Amino acid sequence: MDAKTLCLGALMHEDASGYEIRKLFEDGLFSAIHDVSFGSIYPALTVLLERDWVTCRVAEQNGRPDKKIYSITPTGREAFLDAISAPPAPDKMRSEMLFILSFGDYLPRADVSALVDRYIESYAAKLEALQSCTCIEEAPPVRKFVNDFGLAMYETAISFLRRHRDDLVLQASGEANSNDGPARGSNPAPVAAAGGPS
Amino acid sequence: MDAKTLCLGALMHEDASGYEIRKLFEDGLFSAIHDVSFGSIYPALTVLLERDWVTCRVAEQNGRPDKKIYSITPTGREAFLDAISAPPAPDKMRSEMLFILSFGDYLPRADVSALVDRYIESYAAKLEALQSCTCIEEAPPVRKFVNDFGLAMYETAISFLRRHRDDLVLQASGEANSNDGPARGSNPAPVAAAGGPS
DNA sequence: GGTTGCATGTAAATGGTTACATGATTGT
DNA sequence: ACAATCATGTAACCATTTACATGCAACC
Repeated sequence: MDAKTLCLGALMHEDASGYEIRKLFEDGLFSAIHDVSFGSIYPALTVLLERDWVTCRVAEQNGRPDKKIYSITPTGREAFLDAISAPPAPDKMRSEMLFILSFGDYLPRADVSALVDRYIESYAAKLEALQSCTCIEEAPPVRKFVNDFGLAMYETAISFLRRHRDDLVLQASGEANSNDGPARGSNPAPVAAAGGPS
Repeated sequence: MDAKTLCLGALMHEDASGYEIRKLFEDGLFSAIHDVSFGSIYPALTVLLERDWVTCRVAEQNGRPDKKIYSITPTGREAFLDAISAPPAPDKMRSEMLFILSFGDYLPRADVSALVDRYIESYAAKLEALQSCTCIEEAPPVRKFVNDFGLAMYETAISFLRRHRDDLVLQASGEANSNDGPARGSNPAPVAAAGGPS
């Protein structure tokens, strides 16, 4: 999903400024779904304005910088619904965590241990944020579904990591200096030490 | 994770050609982790070669095109381990599926139904591919961990979708032409029809 | 004869992140 | 005083996807 579609989606839900759209994906309704940065939101909104998919009015605020509040137009709604109706590509899983941990047998035990803990923490934080997000009660039930899906995924991730934490640490290299090779002892030398395998 | 690091990771596991690296992420050991395309693999390998992080030999094959087999060097290993030891950013969840389905109340029932089914199918296909992948048995146990994590996540996703499928379809718009507005009846008018909310 | 698999690569289009620039206000 | 929140925007950099180009072999 590109930033334009993401913005339109946010504006389907309610009028918002660029800043508020980001908050929706950071803390709010869409926090289980995606991340977007300012650097992609603001240019996206400019393009949407040129295409007449959104309109913009400026709201002056006292004590705060002015706000540009965007609203989606009927044409914008059409475009958005077309975009999400297009035949979807299968959802891709992309996890940096998995990639890193899958080389745990080359990292010192302390590193793996810290890594796992940090990942558990970050998932738990996300989970808590999702649970304590009051915004869902006001939203239509479909949005709650999405939130619950996020909850289920984070819970699975956390419980998996907790269950396998000790295993993972045991398989780590056990050396303070990680650059020499994979774990000895518990592993059958996955790759030759330095000269190139076979 | 950029393509260079991904390639190095693959080469930590075994010597491989660009083509084979892609297969590792498509079907093989890393299929639960990430996708990479040829367009990013080949340039990445060129850069790695310039940096002396990998070496390359050409293998002639009869009946098949020549192969360029890459091996990671000691310097490459160091660089790789440095890269994955860097303090990790919290794993981001990014799901196009969730985003699309969260607007199910604007889509016709048949579309939502088909959408959910297709997603279930695609997850199930991934799951089966992971289960039937024999490559894990030969790999060190940490790699099995990653695979199991993938399995757990896909299972959660599938069972969640199955459990909530009917709910989701019920909340859909129910109209053949989706462009008019959100579902009537079951939903309390999430957004005003066209003029802009509040 | 057409498709699939093996095999490498390039180029164009796209699009995103990061960092910078600016500036007021509120809380510590 | 200093950090954080609110608020918008630009530009440089980086990277990726997609499509194109090529070619042989095996299978249906």
